[in-house]
Amino acid sequence: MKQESSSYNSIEKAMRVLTAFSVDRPTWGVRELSAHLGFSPSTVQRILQALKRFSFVDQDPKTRLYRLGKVYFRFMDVLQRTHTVNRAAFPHMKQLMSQTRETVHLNVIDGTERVCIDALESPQLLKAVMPIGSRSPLYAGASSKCLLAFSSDEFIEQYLTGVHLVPVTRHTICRMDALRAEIQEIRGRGYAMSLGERTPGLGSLSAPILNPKGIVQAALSLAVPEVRFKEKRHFARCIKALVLTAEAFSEEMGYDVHRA
Amino acid sequence: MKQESSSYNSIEKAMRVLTAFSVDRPTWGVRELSAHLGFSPSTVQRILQALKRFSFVDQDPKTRLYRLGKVYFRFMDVLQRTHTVNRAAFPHMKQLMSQTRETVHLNVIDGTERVCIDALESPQLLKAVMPIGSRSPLYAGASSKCLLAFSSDEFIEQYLTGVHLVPVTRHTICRMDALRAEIQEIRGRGYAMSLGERTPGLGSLSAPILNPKGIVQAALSLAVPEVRFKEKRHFARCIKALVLTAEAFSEEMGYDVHRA
DNA sequence: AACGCTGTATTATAATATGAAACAAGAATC
DNA sequence: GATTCTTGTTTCATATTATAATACAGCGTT
Repeated sequence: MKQESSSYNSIEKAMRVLTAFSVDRPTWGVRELSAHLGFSPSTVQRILQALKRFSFVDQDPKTRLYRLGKVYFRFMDVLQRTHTVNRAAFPHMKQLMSQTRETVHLNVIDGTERVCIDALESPQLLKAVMPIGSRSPLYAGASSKCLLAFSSDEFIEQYLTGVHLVPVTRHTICRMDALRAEIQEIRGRGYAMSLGERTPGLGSLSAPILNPKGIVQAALSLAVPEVRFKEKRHFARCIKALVLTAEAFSEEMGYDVHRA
Repeated sequence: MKQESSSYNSIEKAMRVLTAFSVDRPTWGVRELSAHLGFSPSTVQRILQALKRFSFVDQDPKTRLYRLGKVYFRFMDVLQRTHTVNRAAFPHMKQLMSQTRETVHLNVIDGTERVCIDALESPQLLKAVMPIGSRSPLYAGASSKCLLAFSSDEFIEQYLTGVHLVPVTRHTICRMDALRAEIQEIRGRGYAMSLGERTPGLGSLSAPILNPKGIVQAALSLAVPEVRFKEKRHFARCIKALVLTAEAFSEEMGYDVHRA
């Protein structure tokens, strides 16, 4: 017996309040937020005050408006120091960065999206940037497609039947048969590539980090400006370095490359 | 009429649950956490399930243990892209890093602690590390003392009357008169320094980023290994670069250096 | 000076959170 | 291999707690 999904308990309301703070809308007043979420102003007010007590939100003493607080830095510290993938990733990311001189980033699946959990920026004057926390749907971009392709078959099927392919740029794959074919190709090839599927002019290469069971844990990726992406020799060198690094990393996580 | 402080509403309980996840204790079972917090297992269970629905926590499908979830990456993205200090800080931090070749970090006050909100690591083989999210009490370390010294007089008084000075290392200032004198000295000098007050062998220099009213918004700091900290010429060069960068940064934030 | 807009405090009412106990499933022990 | 601890999870009557209308207080504009 489940409750109607339109009703939330107070904790869920608190979380809906928190997730309302976005890059596009980083500050809220009580009444605006109340209108936005459909909760009464009193409720929103009480929730915000509770959140403030634990510095999940800050309140500007002058404007009385609310914004995200400073606890998240602590959570990030905990995440980065305890998530096994993250801890182990750094030396590999660093090595890959010095070999390719391109921006290296690490991604995981969160729900139906790819999220960047760590990044090292290229030392070059022209470089791609991939902010920690940035997201994309699982069908757009090399990292996304890589994570999807090396997920379990059940996950892929479940995802593909539920997803609605909306183009992000004019190079985004938005035909289902094309996406299925792409997944097969990525699996066979061992890495994914994309050019401008999410950001025009931005090329990307991505290889999976596999756990002992061969299921993807993360995607190690390079973000490369189009000019350099199209240089054949640099492109080949990037792929080679990426694949070798990802394999070494997977082995470190307990995956046996030769048995697969 | 206020409630007894030992009782929490459900949102506060949820936040106490979240903040229980730390670097020392990154995973919890329901009953352990229940015992730790003094809430009943059912309550903790229900809270964790609600938090899980919004990916504030993840649950290991095998061990059934809980850990922090992936929302925090999103919050960090929002924070880093919307906090005005953070946005403006990057080019200055970068410049300071290339001038000194030492680890640069940016800190703010959270409650009675200093928290690191951004860092750029030194390119050298021997370097100090300052993880984003790391904390220290406001009396230990250059960044802490700098933030404290350039706070408002009311804040300083309130802090000093409430604080209990516990030594973090054997170089931590733990006499109240010494701390008061140090604050005055920092104010006169315009920057703070420390050696091994928080971490043995780690020296630090810190200058304030001031808002138009002359109140500290953040502290820009250098973390320097003791060997290099003791090299007079390098030390002098670091101080000069730090102070100039912090002043330029303050000016960019609207502070008038010459009127102060 | 009056209005409209904030965020905040109050309070009776209704919904929801609570914890004891039962359950299910896995690990450790004998 | 059976027993006995654990563990996470579900249930449910009870009482606490969240709720939304309302009132209030402060600010900026008209």
